[in-house]
Amino acid sequence: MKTKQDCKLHYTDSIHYELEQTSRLMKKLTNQLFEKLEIGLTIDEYAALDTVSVNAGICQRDLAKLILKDRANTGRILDSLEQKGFITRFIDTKNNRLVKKMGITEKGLRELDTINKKVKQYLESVTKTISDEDIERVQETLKSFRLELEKVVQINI
Amino acid sequence: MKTKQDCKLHYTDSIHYELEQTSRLMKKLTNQLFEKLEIGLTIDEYAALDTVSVNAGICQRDLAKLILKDRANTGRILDSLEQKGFITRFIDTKNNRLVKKMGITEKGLRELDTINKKVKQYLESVTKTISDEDIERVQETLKSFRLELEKVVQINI
DNA sequence: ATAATATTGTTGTAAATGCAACATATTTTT
DNA sequence: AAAAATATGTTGCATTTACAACAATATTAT
Repeated sequence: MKTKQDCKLHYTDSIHYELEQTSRLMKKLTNQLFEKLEIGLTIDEYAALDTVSVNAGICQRDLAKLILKDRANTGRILDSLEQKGFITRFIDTKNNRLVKKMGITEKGLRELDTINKKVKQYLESVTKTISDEDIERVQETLKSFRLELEKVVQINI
Repeated sequence: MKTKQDCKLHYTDSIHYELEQTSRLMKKLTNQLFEKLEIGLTIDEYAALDTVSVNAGICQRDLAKLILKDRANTGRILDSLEQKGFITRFIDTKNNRLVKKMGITEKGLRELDTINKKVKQYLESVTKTISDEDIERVQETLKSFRLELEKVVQINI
């Protein structure tokens, strides 16, 4: 078993690994939730739709940067959302360049609202044993952590 | 843009999404680090090796539960680690059942030590702007968060 | 005792993901 | 003006991943 001294020497005791593990569980939970609630979107589609809803007129590459997926996959996610009628895409220009911008549709807004309501209470039940202050503090620290990461990680999107 | 009221209504403002995003960045960083430092293991292999090193004689399924991967992939990761000579596997029994147990080799220990040292300072530079207390608090809260998740998420390993 | 169930590991497969290459168009450099 | 570099989106491919099916064995139920 582990002794206290070598505790911090192990990767598996680092905050990095703890993050990875927690997020892995989190993704599993939302996956199961989406299946159980018979939501016709993947979690990635849901996150993308939510992001589009608060960033009307965003272009694909900028969206990719927000959702941290590469351009290829972002395009595929948007294909699916468009095909389901939740977003519309249109050609426009950004800095004199042709880009594909997008916006959420009425149908998409309704769907998003429905999912948000369905999912919210379930997800909140997970954090109900943790105080609001703790939640917020973690969210704060994670955000600064993320900002730090963004400085270091090379992102080619 | 967002107003303060609907802030908490969006999935992308939830701690769940924040976790997902931070972890995604984190994984990208470690990937880039492993490539840059020319480490001949994947991050998953590294995490598995580290886990084996503190759980000598563990069987595959139990390891799978610890690293949160399914049995199939756990087996494949171990194949690779064994082929590289970092672990040894041997048949044993657990509750009267034949299982494949494993342990880390001398070579594996040396490799793990090397990687730990190489990686540690790089990863610490990411959290250097965040106070130790914050880091620990986040790690604490993440752990209780994870325990809560483990109660809810159905894991079939 | 026999059948049903459970545990453990492996194999196969379909989906997701990331990365590189490409196509197109625009900007910058020479 | 021509060439090189950049921005944007798409296509193809190789890797990763999860899930289901299988094989072998042991336990439990009937």
